[in-house]
Amino acid sequence: MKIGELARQTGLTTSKIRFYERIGLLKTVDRRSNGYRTYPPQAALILGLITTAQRAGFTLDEIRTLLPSDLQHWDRDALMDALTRKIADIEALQARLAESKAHLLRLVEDIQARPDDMDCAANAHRVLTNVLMTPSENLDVTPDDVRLLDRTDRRLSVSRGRSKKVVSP
Amino acid sequence: MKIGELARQTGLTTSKIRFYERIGLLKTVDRRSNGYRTYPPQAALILGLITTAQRAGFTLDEIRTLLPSDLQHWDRDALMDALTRKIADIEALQARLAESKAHLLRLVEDIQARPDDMDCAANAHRVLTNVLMTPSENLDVTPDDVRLLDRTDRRLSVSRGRSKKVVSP
DNA sequence: TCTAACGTTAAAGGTAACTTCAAGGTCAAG
DNA sequence: CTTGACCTTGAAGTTACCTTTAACGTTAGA
Repeated sequence: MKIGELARQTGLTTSKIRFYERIGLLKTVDRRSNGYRTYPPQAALILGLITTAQRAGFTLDEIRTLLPSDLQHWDRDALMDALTRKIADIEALQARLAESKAHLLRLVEDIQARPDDMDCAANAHRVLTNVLMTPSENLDVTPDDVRLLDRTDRRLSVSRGRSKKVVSP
Repeated sequence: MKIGELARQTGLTTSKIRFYERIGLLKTVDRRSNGYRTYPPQAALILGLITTAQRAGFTLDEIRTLLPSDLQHWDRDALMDALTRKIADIEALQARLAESKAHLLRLVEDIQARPDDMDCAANAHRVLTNVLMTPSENLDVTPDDVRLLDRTDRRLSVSRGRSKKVVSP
């Protein structure tokens, strides 16, 4: 199948598919005599795997090292290892998010709970002091959380562009 | 106080402080006759606020629009609005992470639960089919989740560099 | 035969939040 | 008067994941 067909099947853009090939992520591709790429049906499967893995928080780099050339022969140990680590990353992230959320909720309450006899400036000072009281000792999260975040991000941002820049025509 | 002193007080790098000034985030800065920046003690407070807000998932852009020039006079409505939205973002993200985690856990189990009489290739096929069965209809997360992710990310990645590139000396 | 749709490439652009670099100027101490 | 610590600037580099652009070749159908 040609690249357009593969794009239709997988819902990816042709540019993305070519990009994956360029970075060595998608190797099941041949060329016809005219230079056109041609893919086996399996390619759609592989692209599906890539997208799924990405959604689970893997970087394309991680995916590349994990994806075997032959879908029948995975490196089970490496795979399990990566999966386990990724789960731990998610858990750390969940903890961090819970903290952030709690912090924000506290802040909201704090702002609303202004004593009736206090003016805005004084209230601002009070809230401000409370906000900055947070010892910030709780930021020690592993960089793997970061990877996960990074990954999850881009993929979604494509889905709906609210901050699209308008280029002058 | 000079920039180095401010950097020491806040734990930020001087480049970061200059950067914040460049993008219009930190305006409380004057110049001495020699061109050196000079800051009021309040600057440390503002930088503290910026870092805190960033940790809570706000982009520098968001922070800029929310930060008043006078710390005594906040736009309470805009602030509450932003806080509420950010909390919602976090909740959406938590849901997504929970899903991702569940997905990964299912996968791990699935890999390990290979029937004794099944060979690796067949197992691979079985697992693969299961993985790709996920309808992927559950990706509809708002782009705000994305922002949050993006923000949370960078900040952390600075904290510990595991993938630091070694530059030839 | 023309046209529209499809394919090709390399290179550059975009995002967010910075850092790094080159090429200096300033200042206090010894 | 030199050394070293500190300050300045604008521009370019970094990361991950793509998209866009320009300039061009191929093919199927009317």
